Amino acid sequence: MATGRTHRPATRSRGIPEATVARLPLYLRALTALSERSVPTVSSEELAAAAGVNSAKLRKDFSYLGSYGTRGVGYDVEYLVYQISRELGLTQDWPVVIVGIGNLGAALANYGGFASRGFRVAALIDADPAMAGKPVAGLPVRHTDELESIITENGVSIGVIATPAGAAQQVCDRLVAAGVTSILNFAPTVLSVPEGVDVRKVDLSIELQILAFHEQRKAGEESMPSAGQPRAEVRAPEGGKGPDGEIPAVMPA
Amino acid sequence: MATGRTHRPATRSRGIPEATVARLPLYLRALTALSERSVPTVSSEELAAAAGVNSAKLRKDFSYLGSYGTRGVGYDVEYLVYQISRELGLTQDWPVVIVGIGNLGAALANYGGFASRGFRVAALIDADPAMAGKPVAGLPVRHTDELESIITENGVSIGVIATPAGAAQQVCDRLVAAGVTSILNFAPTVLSVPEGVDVRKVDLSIELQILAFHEQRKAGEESMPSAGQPRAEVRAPEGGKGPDGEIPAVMPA
DNA sequence: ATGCCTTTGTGAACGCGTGCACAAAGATGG
DNA sequence: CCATCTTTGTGCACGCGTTCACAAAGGCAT
Repeated sequence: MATGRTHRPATRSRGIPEATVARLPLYLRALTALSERSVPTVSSEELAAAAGVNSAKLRKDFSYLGSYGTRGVGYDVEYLVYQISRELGLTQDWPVVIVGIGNLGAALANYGGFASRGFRVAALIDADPAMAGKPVAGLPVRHTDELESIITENGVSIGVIATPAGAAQQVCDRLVAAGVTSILNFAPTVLSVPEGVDVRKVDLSIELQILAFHEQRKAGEESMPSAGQPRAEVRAPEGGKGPDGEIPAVMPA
Repeated sequence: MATGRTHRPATRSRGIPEATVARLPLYLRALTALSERSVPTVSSEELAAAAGVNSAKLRKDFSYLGSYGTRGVGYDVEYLVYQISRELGLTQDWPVVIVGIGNLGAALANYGGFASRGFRVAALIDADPAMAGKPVAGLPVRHTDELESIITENGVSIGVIATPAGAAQQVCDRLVAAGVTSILNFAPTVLSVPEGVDVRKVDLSIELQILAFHEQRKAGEESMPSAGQPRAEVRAPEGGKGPDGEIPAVMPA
């Protein structure tokens, strides 16, 4: 096995579907906004609208957490904020390290969303010796040599990888070996990790390509009457990349 | 309707499942790497390993595009790169605007992944007059006033929002009104858009919270024999946010 | 040319997620 | 205390996505 291991055997966590878990932060954000406006209760319909989901889905999601609503009234905002926070594990502090303090890493370090709820940037780590000691977002950048000691001393279990793609797997391996069991990967690479380690990836170019696909579809559909394969003319790939700029298109049949 | 509209009626595009579309960029990346190493052909097994997916899934994904493989041999790397690129619409140039040139916006502008395949940063836009004209990633930052004209003059259909959450919906509305039909949202907000506009979001804090959930589960499970609700002690929420730091936990039954 | 071996392409089964629609539950007013 | 009205919680059905397993297809050696 070279790169990936995408089977998810035990992802389903104690009866809470993964899809629900992914929406809880959304609900929490909407609820926090309501809480700040001192709204006491909210119906599933209202909250669902605020979170951009179906109200039935929201109710079913909440049903996995327990019966926290009051029929005829709705949900107590403060109470629900607390319950979801607890379920997500945000009632405790999660020290996080960011590895790779380039443009993106620095932006992440400065991002307020980190410190806000339960997450604390324990250290910024970069391989460039010239970066060492320089303050970024109020923290001195540490050198990669210190990675293991930082992890163990701070009890870090969540690592953020913002390195170039080439360094990501190596950094990942070191993080895991040092005790990190959750990784948020911003590098455009598939990371290979042992069982028990969670990896989530954020990939700009993948998102853009998905958008481009739909964009192309929209553009192609509106100008075409009913043809099967409408695409006007397609440039053969010839850009910088390949050494031989020849056209590989050999449409078989 | 305040915020969201997440129903997806016509997402399924011309027979290609959305899940497949989301994986095509992954395959493309793996194939490009093979292409650079001048590997002529690749089997579904090898490619699947490189992309971190199941080989059966990969074959089924490719089957939606057509019969591009050769039984007993595998897939022609160059040919497949071309086919996937074409399907994703990467054979044409997509001008993109980035709105909100803060830390994150600047990082995105500097990100190489943009220019690489089919995407070209047409303009960087920020609301701060002090930013106007300042070069970021080799491009002068333009003021928000010019947003509409930039969109129309460059034929921009994809917009990236990297503004603070408070400005995101407003920026989104202006982008859409000016003709943008695909949006990549980095702001932590649910965007409301009219039908026909695609929105994809990248949300750091949501990803972290999902990781925290699983992390909490791992930690709770390994130290507990078989108890039902093991969580040791849970701090009541009392942090900075709310004006009244009172405990909303009133466990009902 | 023939048989073997490898690998694709896909039919079928299964499981997860979603949404409908409704009964149960509680609040509220008379 | 009872009727009514609102809103939750959920049983059920449906569709999408994943995976298995295998037949068909093609290359290759003899």
